[in-house]
Amino acid sequence: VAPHDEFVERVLAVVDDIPPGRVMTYGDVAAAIGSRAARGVGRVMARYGSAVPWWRVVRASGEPAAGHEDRAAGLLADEGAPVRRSGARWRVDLRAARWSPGR
DNA sequence: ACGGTGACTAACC
DNA sequence: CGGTTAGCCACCG
Repeated sequence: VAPHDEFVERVLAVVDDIPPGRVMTYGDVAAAIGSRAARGVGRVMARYGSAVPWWRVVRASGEPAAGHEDRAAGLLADEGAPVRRSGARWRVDLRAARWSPGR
C-alpha cells in the first residue's frame, strides 16, 4: 500500500526480503538501496511499516525500533532470533542474525 | 526555497 | 559498558 515513491518502494522491498530470524539495521536497509538515509528508512517504516516485517529492522545497536520493543520482542522470539537480554531492555545479537540481501 | 522533525548513527566522553 | 552530541537524509508545511 505504498504510494508510487522510489525510495519507499525500495525500502519496503528490501525489508520484505529479510528472512525470519534474521535482521537488518536501518542503516543496512538504506545501504542496500544505495542510500545512507537511516532516518529516512525509519520514516518509511513509521508510515508504511505495517505492511512488511518491520520487527526485523533494528537499530545499529541491535535494539528494537523505538516504541515497539514489546511487540518486536515476541515476534523475534517466535522466529528464534538470537535475542540477548540486558536488564529491562534486550537486543538482537547482530553478529549472528545480521542479514544482507542477495546472499 | 527554508527550516523543523524523526521507528537513526558514529564518535566521544 | 551507558549517556551526550553532532551529523545525516528524506519529507512536510
